[in-house]
Amino acid sequence: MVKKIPTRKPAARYHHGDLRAALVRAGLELLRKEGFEALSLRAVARRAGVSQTAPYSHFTDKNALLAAIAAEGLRTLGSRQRACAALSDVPTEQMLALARTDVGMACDEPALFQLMLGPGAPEKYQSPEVDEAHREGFLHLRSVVAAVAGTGIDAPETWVAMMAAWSMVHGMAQLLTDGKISPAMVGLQDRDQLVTLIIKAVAGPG
Amino acid sequence: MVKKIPTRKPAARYHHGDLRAALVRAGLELLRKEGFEALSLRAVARRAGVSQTAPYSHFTDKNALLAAIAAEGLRTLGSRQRACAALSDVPTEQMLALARTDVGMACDEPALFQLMLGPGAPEKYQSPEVDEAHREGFLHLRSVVAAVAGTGIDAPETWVAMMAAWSMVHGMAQLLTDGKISPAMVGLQDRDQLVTLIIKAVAGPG
DNA sequence: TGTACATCAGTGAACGCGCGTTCACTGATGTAC
DNA sequence: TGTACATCAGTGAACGCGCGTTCACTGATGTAC
Repeated sequence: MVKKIPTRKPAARYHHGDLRAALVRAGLELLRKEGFEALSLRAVARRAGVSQTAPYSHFTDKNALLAAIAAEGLRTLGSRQRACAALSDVPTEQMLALARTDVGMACDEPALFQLMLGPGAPEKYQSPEVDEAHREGFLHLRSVVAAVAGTGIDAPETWVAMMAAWSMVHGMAQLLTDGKISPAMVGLQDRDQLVTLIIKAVAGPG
Repeated sequence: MVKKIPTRKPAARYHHGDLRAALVRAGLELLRKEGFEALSLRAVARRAGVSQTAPYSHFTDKNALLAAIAAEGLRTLGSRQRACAALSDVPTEQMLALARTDVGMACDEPALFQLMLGPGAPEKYQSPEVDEAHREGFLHLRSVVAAVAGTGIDAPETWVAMMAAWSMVHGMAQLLTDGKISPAMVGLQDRDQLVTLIIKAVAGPG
């Protein structure tokens, strides 16, 4: 009787419907709640409410699952970054917004950041999805940096400035996450204020 | 007969002599040769040529051993940093040397850097040794930054500049290690050249 | 519209592995007499 | 100088654990007739 209704309330079905997406979601939750080291294939399956071998129907192995999770995170980050461009017409403002967004997400989701961009991330957890997401972020940053520096998109100065900006943001994210630097050290309340202050201190004259 | 000679050629003795130091050394080697994830208590003992429970005579648990390894690495880094001050009387030169040293060591020993300063390092692997080494590095960087900026040692500007410098260096180290940025991207051969170029690009005017 | 069947998503038991840690022990060393 | 003994660094077997992965399977689904 109830079974006749085809798409309502799946409840506990044998076939999940979209287990792949559910596993990725479970992985993201696990990172958020338990941290990077808790991200095992079995734990993800458990959290998705599915047997520990079910992921093998959707991913060839553990690394493929982690790559999919990383890719999802990178896509989220990318869309937030793109939203920064819409906030202002002034390149330096866009740059600041970009930095705040990156640092903010790194601080709010340190384990996800570790998976996406942490040490060793590039070799493991590789996939076309991940590569594409990385490439997009890279190009976006480069275009904003070029606009700020007023240099050609492919000029050496742009590359150097991009590396500088990227290093800066990456470093701030890491140090803030680990509590090695904090807004309180200079009497500020807010993370965004500190990011803004640091960037302005560096880019102030230029 | 040979046993009468008390201090020569220990060879395979029951008592090691200085197992604690040997374990720390083995850990550093393991990091260098096998990477961060290979750094288990058992692997360290194996490499030191000793039973897997022998470390418990010198360390209360695995984390204590890792903390000792991290502390040793931090001490090495610290002494290299201090050597930078002797290279030049010009603060900006000292600052550059400091950056090159940090980035250089991070690139040459990425796994050790991950242990010392990587994500989550502060909470785990804690010890008075580690704290002391951290504090020294912190103070040293601050004094160099203050000299460069020409500000008081405890002025807010100095703090902000220090955070900026630290973030920059930390970020460069990470991105270079992971190959996300490289000297080749701007046609350079050498890591030190890139570090110098990036820092000068940022600090050029100031 | 009803039925047979191929497909393949998900199951559950089992594998071997390396790990951190415990335990009772052994044997080299240094010290007290 | 020689001997008895306490100390404690290092041993080796064993524990329980969670892991990634394999395997033969089961059962829901959609399609061909």
